[in-house]
Amino acid sequence: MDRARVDPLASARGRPRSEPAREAVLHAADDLLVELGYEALTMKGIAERAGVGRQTVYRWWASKAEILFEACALDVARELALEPDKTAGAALASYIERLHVFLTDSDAGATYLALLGASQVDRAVADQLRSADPLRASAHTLVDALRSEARSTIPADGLAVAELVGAPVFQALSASDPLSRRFANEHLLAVAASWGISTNGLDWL
Amino acid sequence: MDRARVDPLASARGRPRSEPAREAVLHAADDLLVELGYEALTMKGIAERAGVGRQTVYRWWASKAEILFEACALDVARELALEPDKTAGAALASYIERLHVFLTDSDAGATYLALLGASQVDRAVADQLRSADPLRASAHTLVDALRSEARSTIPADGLAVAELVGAPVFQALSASDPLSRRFANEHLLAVAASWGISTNGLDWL
Amino acid sequence: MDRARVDPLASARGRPRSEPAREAVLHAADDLLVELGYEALTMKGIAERAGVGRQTVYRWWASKAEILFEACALDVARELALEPDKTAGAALASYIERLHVFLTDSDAGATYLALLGASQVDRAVADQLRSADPLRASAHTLVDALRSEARSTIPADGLAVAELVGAPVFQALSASDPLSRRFANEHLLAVAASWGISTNGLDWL
Amino acid sequence: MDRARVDPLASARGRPRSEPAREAVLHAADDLLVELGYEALTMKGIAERAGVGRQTVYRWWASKAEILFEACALDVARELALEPDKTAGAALASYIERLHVFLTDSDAGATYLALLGASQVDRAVADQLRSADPLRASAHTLVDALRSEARSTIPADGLAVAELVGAPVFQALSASDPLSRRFANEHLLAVAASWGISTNGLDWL
DNA sequence: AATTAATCGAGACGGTACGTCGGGTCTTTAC
DNA sequence: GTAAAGACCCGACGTACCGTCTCGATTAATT
Repeated sequence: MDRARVDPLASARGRPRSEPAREAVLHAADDLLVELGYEALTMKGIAERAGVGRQTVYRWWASKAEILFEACALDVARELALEPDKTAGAALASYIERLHVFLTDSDAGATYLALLGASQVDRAVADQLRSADPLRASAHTLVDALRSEARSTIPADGLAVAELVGAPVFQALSASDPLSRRFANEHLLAVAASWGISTNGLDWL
Repeated sequence: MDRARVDPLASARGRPRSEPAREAVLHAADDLLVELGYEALTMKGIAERAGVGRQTVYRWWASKAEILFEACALDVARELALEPDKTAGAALASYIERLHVFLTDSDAGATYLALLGASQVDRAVADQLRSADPLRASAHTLVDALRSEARSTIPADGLAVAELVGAPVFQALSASDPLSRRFANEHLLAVAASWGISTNGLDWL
Repeated sequence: MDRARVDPLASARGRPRSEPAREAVLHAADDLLVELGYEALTMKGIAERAGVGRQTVYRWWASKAEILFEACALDVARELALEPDKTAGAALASYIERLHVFLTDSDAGATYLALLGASQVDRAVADQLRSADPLRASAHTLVDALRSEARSTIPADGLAVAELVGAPVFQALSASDPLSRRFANEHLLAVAASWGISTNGLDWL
Repeated sequence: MDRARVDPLASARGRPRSEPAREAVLHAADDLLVELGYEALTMKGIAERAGVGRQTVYRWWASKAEILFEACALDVARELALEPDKTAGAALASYIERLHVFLTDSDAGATYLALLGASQVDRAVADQLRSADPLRASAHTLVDALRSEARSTIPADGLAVAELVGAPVFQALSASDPLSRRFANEHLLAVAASWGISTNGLDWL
């Protein structure tokens, strides 16, 4: 049997990619986003903060958006992952609760909102986000799970996801006062009612 | 009776502001946004396209966002203005219909989405948009009008506005396929049901 | 006889030129030259310092050089004027003494040097200065007077003027240390010797 | 013997300076000075003519004067270098002859006069020129050589240099008609006579 | 062990937009 | 018709970042 070249990635010649450099870039991007905001974030600044050559950054990422995407995607998925073994009502309540925290307090959430903003302004970011939007993915997973429950009247996927996250996200994007706990709570009731899901016995209300 | 000098501001000294220059800038900004997108839009490019000195642009607007805001605010308000003398259901249906057109086909809508995006990325834009968001204003006006109808169960202002426009806007911002007519239609039904508003006899359904 | 319009300049129509404005401009130019130097001197700055409209400045002077020229020409002529009733040696000594003061301590001298410099860099200044150079004029006057003395062997006009003022002016223009009294003194002796003029009995030596 | 690492500065890191870019800038500056004159010469124009980024120009030179200085300093020194193996009279005659050519026909001379002018108008240029004036240096070298000859009565350095070059330079700076051959000739005779140097047997007279 | 090849840091390269400043002109009202 | 005021168009200023391109120096895997 031919055992050579089993893994095309396994045996690259030359110096291997530096993992410390990769992490330094991701952390530098995160830190600078918080400190300066997306607009003032620059490839040059990231490289300098990371103590890394500029070419090293360009070698692995095409834009600051790609760096941020890689830096936050895993966190987004984790913070909004489906929690198993819950009733429909409890799962929905938990998701909206965590979505609220994500949008108001999480670094990953702030980064996501920045990328969503940048995607309106830069086509490359838009393409990237549309092809793998971690927030839409999490909502989609939840909606699919809920739909398997009996008696629920959940609309078609696109609308369901938009109703679930559209209101809080729009509020986070453009409201003059930040998202309130009361907002999240009432949103939960409205969605649950609209989708025919019972919220009886939930303590967070 | 000597009533001269009634208005001390009336006779400003020096050459008055050039209205043609102002309009040329607004139109140039609009055109270039469509042609190039927000990212590639520059103050320099606007000035050149408008046939205007750069200083003249900076004299009256601090950023490209301010220009776009002035260029689209009136159009937004007009396209989403409250239509008088309608039933609650008809007013709601008309608004969502026009919101759909606004988000998919209108220049003003494209500009608004770009500004909403830029506001996530640039604090100055955020401040400006939060202090006078024309889309929120239009939705607020509609919700107030609907609330005066009997029997409606509309939630508090913030949430009502977010539910009304949040889903379509989120869809426009991030969906991989553009807003569909079906989406708008189902969104109307969901909102109307949730708010206890009858849509009987509406022909657009 | 018709005595009207005898003087074509007498009765210009409209508002007459403002003498206060003219003087304010000349003084502002002088002051700013001292404060900022020639390079940083601007028409705009002169107008603002003088409390005068910019158009008023441009109406009467074509450039900052013209303003400075008008501001200093009279002073130059006065400071270097021929002093009557002196022997050749005394006249020459007095001239070189005053030239030395002019180049090192006089405002008019500083302005003249600035204009001489600007004339190398700006053709308009060069034309103006060549057509009415107050320093050359003063030297010319002195040389003419000396030439009428007996026994002097003064070279042709051009060279005589250049020998008389060229060395001190070059020193003022480019020496690393400023003009010294000793320099002036030795220059006097050299010129007097070369021109066959006696400096016996002069107390300034 | 291990003599490795003799020069710790030898291996500078990063991309080395581009010699072609340096030369392109110097030539562009020279060409544009002749074409446009000093006033109209701009850093931007030099960069564009040289086909070089503006930052590259600013990285190595602080002003157009610095560029011109570097561009002409070598030429000035070469054109006015001391010629060996001559009698005092021949050396002096040769120098004044070449000074005359320098001031009337040489590109380097035109550049020097422009810099001398700019130095009256811009302190930075003045500092630079005073710290390394190539014309003064050449005159100084000549005077030192002449002084070693017997029987010459040359005044102190400062005055000698100023007498030697002051008159022609002043003439070049401010005369309405350009320097004439006759002027140079008479200037030579006057200086030689004043300094006790014989010009017998020189054919250029 | 020597060679090869891709990485690393550093930093200069040609570009382009930034926001400001001064140039010189034009258009107001006031005198 | 001049004056002050100030907006107009223009273009250079010096800076910042873009993305690319050398450099010398590392760091493996392959000879």
